[in-house]
Amino acid sequence: MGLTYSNKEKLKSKKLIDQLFSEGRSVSAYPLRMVFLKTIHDDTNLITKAGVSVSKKHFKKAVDRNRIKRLLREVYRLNKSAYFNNITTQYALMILYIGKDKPTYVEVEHSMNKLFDRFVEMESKKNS
RNA sequence: UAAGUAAAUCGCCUUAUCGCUGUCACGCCAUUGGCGUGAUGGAGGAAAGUCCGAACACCAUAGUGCAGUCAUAGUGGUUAAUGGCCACCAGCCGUGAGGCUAGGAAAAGUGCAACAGAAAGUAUGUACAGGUAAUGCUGUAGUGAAAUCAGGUAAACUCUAUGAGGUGCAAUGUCAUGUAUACCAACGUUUGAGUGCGGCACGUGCGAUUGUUGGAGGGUAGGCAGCUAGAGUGUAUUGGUAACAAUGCAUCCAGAUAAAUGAUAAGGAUUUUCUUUUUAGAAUUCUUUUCUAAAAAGAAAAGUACAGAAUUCGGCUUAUAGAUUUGCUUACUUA
Repeated sequence: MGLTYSNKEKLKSKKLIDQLFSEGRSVSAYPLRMVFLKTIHDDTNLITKAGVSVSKKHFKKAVDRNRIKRLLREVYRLNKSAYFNNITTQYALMILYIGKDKPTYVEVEHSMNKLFDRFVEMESKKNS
């Protein structure tokens, strides 16, 4: 798993997203919140399929939403290998930005690391 | 030089590393297709609001008249079209350059009108004068923009003229996994309900039900088309006061779909502030010092707006840090 985030790794299926929100569990580290669900992808090499989302309620301008989503994607791309390379189960993820202010790159990176720490902890506990 | 006014243009840049997405070429795996490598494209002047006008698509629709609803409203031109744009006229505002205009009709009717005034539409009081059989019957004074004489107002109803089907690319077309299955065919199964032949039984045919296969329908997930070469862009010439048009040459310039066009680092540009130096002017009794303006150098921090394509065009409206250019006006200075 490299530093890529190509089309395949994006969560695109409407069905899967609906399922994720209705059945998935969540973990949060303000201003981020992640909904996740164990699934089986068609491609066995793939570990995760991930999407990002920003509330239209808090950010009315499309420019702001785009900016935040790009940051989230970028941080996910650069940091995911550290956490998900050791995992064999397949997941569908959706990362939500629930804050109300525009973040910087460093802030997002910091809180996403925190988020993933909690996620890994939660899952290892459950498995053991 | 300052202030103003009109119009036009630009609206951060470069490099490195790591990524996203379209297209093309090659290679590999290979059924559609997938992967890799390389090359090359990848947000705006408003992409925004969705306010007008079109293209395109589907639905509706015999023709005509009347009524209603909505829109438009000087004249001429321009355009695919418009309620846009251009020119001119008129009115109003401004010293001026210029700006603004919802600029058809008040003798079809209805309504409305501050203050003043007796009275503003159901009119008619006072004083004086005139007049009559009698009466506000007549005149003057007084109020007001306007007094039995009418006027103003149609971003009040109204009238006149002209125009107008509806819904929007989540339109629409097409391929179709899976699931359930109206229907048809073949084969098989069964307590075989029911039923034809027959007086009855046997027998035999049809056959509810159920299973398999095939056909056909339906159209969900999803894919493809629509989907970007167009009333295109740049430039030159010609015609026209102009909007705009014609012709020649050159050119291809985003197509995503939980939605690409980014992130990080370094450097630069620009604006603001401060310091120093120089020059000019002013204040002060002189050196000094202080203030103002300009230029150069340095430093520091802060700022670099508004804002993100979603079928495509032509407009309008609104938002916008900062920068540039041109025409003109007014004031001042110098010659």
